[in-house]
Amino acid sequence: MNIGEAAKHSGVSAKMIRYYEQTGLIPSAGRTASGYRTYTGTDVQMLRFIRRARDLGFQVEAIGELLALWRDRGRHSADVKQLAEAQIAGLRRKIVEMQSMVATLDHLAQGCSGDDRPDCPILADLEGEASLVAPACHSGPGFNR
Amino acid sequence: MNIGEAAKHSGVSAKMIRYYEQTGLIPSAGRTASGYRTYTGTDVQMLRFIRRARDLGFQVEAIGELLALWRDRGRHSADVKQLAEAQIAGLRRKIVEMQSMVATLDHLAQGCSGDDRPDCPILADLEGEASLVAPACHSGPGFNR
DNA sequence: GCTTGACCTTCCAATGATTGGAAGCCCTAT
DNA sequence: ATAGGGCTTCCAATCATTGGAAGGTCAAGC
Repeated sequence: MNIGEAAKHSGVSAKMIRYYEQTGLIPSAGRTASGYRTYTGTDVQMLRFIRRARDLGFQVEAIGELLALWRDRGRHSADVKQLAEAQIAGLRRKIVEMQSMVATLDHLAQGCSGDDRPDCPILADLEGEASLVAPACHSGPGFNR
Repeated sequence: MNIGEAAKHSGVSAKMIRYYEQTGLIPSAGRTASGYRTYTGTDVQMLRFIRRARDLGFQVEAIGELLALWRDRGRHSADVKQLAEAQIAGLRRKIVEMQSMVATLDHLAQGCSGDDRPDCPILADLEGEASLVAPACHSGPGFNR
């Protein structure tokens, strides 16, 4: 099987297969006499493994560790679980961060009339208004500009 | 005020300030006779605007649009609101995606004994097991070791 | 006045994962 | 034999950011 077919069956683009080989994530593929890369069913299984891990948000470095454990028959499932839980923790951290962004933006957007008037709490906040919950405006800082 | 001070007051690194100038996000700063960039209070305010937008996850391109609206006294708040809501929608999409990853991983990790045995549903799933919800296992995995 | 250290300048490179393209070779079918 | 598609390598771009090298400048102390 050549690289195009391997790509089709694994869901990993030919470009990425070459890249993974180049960076050492996967071993060098076999070659035909004319230099074409060849792949076996096992290779495709490995590529699918990579794709699934990638779909779960694992970085390539972590995928390398997962692949090593996958190949290691004497592995401890604790090591796999630890990688998975680190991944979960990382994702949860990002989710919380984004949720906070959404909360702020949503609050600001709801305060925005969204019509043809220029006044907008979103811009006011970005500009550096002291609080998110616009306090009853103290006669203004005086300088407009 | 030179670039280091502007960086300190705005929370945007000097490197990034130069980068933003180079890419046209911000106008070219003034220069002293010897070539040092100089910044005014207004410049710092703009940099803080950028930093806040960045903290809300806006991409630089969107920040450029926000800056343009900020500067446009005749803007329609609807345009600002639209940018904010596109950002909210994008964030929500990513959050949902990540939550789905967490759900899958969490389910798999909970099924993993996490001890010194090699059997691991996480690897089994990555390998391409048919289902995520391990079906009542045919006579059980049986082998301990 | 001169040295020192902290700051500034530009330019180049790397990150991480992926995509795009160009130039050229190979395979297969007509 | 020729056309087309697929393969090869290499180089470049993405996005936002950081790092470093080489060299000029400023302010302070001696």
